[in-house]
Amino acid sequence: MDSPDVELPENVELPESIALAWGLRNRPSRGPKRSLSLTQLVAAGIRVAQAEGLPAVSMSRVASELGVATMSLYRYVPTKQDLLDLMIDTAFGPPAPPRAPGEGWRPALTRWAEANLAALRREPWIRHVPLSGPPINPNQVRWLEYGLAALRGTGLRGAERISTVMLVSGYTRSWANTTADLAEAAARTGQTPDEVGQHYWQHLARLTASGPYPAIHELLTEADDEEEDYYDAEWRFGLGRVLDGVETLIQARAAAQP
Amino acid sequence: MDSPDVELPENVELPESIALAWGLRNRPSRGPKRSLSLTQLVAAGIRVAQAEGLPAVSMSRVASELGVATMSLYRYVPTKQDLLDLMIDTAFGPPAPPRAPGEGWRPALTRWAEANLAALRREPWIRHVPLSGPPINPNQVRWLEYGLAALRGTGLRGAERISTVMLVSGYTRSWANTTADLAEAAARTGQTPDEVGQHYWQHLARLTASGPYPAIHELLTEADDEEEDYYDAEWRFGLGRVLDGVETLIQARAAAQP
DNA sequence: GTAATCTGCGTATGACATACGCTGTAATGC
DNA sequence: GCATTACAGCGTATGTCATACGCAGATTAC
Repeated sequence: MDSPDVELPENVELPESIALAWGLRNRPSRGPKRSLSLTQLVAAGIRVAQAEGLPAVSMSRVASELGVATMSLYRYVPTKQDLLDLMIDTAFGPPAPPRAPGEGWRPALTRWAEANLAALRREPWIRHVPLSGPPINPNQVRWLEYGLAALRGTGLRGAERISTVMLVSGYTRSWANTTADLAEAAARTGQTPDEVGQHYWQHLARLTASGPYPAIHELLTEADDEEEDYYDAEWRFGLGRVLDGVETLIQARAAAQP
Repeated sequence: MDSPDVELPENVELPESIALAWGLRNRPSRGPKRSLSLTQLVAAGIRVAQAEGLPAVSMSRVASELGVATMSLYRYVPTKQDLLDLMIDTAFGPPAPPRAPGEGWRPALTRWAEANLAALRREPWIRHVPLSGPPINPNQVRWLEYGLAALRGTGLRGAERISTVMLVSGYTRSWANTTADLAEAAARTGQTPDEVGQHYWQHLARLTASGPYPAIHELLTEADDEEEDYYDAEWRFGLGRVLDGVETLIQARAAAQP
């Protein structure tokens, strides 16, 4: 195994939030036994988020879900943001199966992206949580591992591989957010997502009617083909652009060394 | 001009937030004269955000900046979110000059993305504001126009053009957010951004030391070339992947019709 | 057995967005 | 010109929220 060759700081001090997420925080050895576990807190937070959306996830609401007093939660997590981070990591769950032997990098990375999208769609509240930084919690790291594994042997350098994974991940998140916002606006106004989209175009048409917006006007006059799977097509378009761009580089690398 | 051919609903009811942003809300004709303008409110909000970050932008803080009472602000904007939306649109400013005659789509879109990135870097507080939906406010629409204009004549369909613009925009925003978070973490902990990044890798190495993470281990063992412009290279890598992917499609389109 | 540490929780604090209503100002209609 | 209408500014108030603090009791270590 390579890791002994890594300049591995066994004594690296982990920030409390990370130690908490990985179960590395010191367990208390004195005092009364805890009535709850961190897992229960996280599960309760997720239940509230799923049922009532992220704005409902207050410390008091989660405590109520568990039948304890609000301030008890602070015995388990230092801040609410820590709880949210744990909720996200748990809600994401473990990643889809990694790239199989004989499976190309592109199908593997596509599967990875689609599983990522599925998780985000399953838990639309995730998009409202402020991001805490690069992937570091247990499931995040597992997802990162499998994303990187899809790119092994492609000739991409390490920095390029992680940039690629972050690029795909960023696109997936962006797309999931946009469609979730659309669905939420529809639910809030009693419309369908298509109707919400149509209203956007109508507003845009009205606002740009009298100004110098030739490219937008051209866009608005083009046939709006109402294909059934417009959203699926758009998802595939964007992912395809990203993966085509990666493929271009991989092929250029392969051609540069015969 | 094409717009008369658009099924243009002149009587489309604009939501109040949009009407406000475009100066289309009815002006009051009775009552005392206003002591402030909406522009002044927005400018005050931006000043506070720039000086103290987004968490400081409360209605009372902005009112204090203007020397008025908190509740006065609600005579000008219905909600705080409306003020934040206006602040973003104003802070973004007008877009960079559009694609010039003879300028290719790729250099034009690259310039567009880089101007977009510059705006986001100039105003790092923007990333913390919850997004309100697709581009609809005045400057947003101008940016959209110029992004679309860069892609005219490429053979991409309308839906593909706007998807491309959103793809580039999403990547730019994602990248700007990541680097801004890094810079902020550095400032908060008295480190350099490189030091913050190193700590992340150290944490990752520690946490994955004893688990099945071969792809991450491989990544950690690769030469970490400390090139001066690592961040610039990473930005260019990601944008290049996206634009290569777009270029692949444009060339395939051109080849499909001789 | 004593000291130390922890759990659960009640009380409290400061901050925040915004509802409500009062007084005074300015425009409109008759 | 006056009454009515609508608005501006702002003081007061409300409910919600994250979290600090401290108390009493439970549990462990020495």
